[in-house]
Amino acid sequence: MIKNKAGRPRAFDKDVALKSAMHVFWTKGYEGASMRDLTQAMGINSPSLYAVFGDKRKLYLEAINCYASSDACAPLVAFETEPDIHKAVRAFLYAVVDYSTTNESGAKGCFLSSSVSTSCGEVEGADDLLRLAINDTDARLCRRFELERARGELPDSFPSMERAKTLFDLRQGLVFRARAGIEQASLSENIEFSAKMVLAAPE
Amino acid sequence: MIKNKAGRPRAFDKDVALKSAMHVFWTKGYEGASMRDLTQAMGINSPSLYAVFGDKRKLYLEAINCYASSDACAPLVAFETEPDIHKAVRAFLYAVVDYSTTNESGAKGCFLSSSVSTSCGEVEGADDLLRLAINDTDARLCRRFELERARGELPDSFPSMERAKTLFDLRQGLVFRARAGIEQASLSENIEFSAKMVLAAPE
DNA sequence: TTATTTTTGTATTATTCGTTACATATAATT
DNA sequence: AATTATATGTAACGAATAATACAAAAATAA
Repeated sequence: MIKNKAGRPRAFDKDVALKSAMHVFWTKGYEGASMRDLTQAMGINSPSLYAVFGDKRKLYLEAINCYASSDACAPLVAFETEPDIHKAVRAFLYAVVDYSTTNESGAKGCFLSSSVSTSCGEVEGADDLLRLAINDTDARLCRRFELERARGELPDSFPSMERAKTLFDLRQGLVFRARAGIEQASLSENIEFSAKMVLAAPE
Repeated sequence: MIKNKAGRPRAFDKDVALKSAMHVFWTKGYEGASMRDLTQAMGINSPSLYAVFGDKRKLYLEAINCYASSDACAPLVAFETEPDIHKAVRAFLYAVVDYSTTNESGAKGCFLSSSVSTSCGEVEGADDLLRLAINDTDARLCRRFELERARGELPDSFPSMERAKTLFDLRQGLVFRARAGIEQASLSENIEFSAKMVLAAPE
């Protein structure tokens, strides 16, 4: 049974509701998502929402954290678990294309790119979470490159952090195109080349 | 003197007002920008706005076109005018960093990335303009690569469209980071490597 | 100047926004 | 079963939203 922080039962699952809210924000943006949109998607009434999440802004910040540790995380997990580094880079990019074009909720692109980045100057605290997500992703990508360098799979001169950022930047192009409605097949065309480029030995 | 379409004088310059509106949308997004924000920044009253632009949505669509043919265009112009292709790629990326971090209005990032991409599912017509802008940019980058290939500056096997898209995708990474508040110096660090990578001969 | 047409400014429209009282319903504890 | 504490649902709050009606002002044409 679902419990609240006092150990009492609650009629709805906070995490499930949060995920629903996240998809509304993802699709409509912070300002575009009305409380009515949110409560409707979450299947609760506004007093319950305010009791559990505080207000719209706090709900939004929680949604950002939720996204960063689930959807946005999936490509990273693919990247980290695939043993072969060349395949891992490709897996990362394919996973990005996948979740930015086919989402259960119909949301396209990336929540961070198309919703949070719009609001990050207006919603207090959003910019910090955004930078945190960016730096975390850079760092996780870099860590794997460093590991492969240590294992001898990548040359000693391999600039791990630069390539990590490059890989992340290429990701941004993909999610942006996905948001604009460009179809999955078209997005996937360039991935093989991108992957090769990211791993190319420095001249 | 400024004239309207009937040849009569008008108290404000439509293009100047449109540019002001564009910066408001850029900063606050479509939903986040209130008519009060807009009229205030444009220096006009709402009846004038509605008389000249129709409504908020039409003003927004005009703002997108305005952006596509000015701010977003500047890096392309730099790319097309620099004679040396290696310098041209670098000039493109540096110009992107420049306009996405230092803007007269204080707007960060890219209007298309951080405002239009959010609204493109909600504001009718925005997604078409967004795809148009993407395809146009891809095409213009590609055209230059093709030109250099014909001139012998790039190998015959150079995949112009793929690299054009790659360059554009790298751009997206830069403007996203800029929007998140990452400073110019940090963004510029990776440009030399990115430029080299885009122009590297295919293996 | 006078008459006519267009633009501007004030003020207001109905609607929707985020948020919250308050009363009912539900579940755990005594 | 009675009590207590929490969650829910209805309904409403003031404020802000996009969009207009209407009258004053400005500018051209006669």
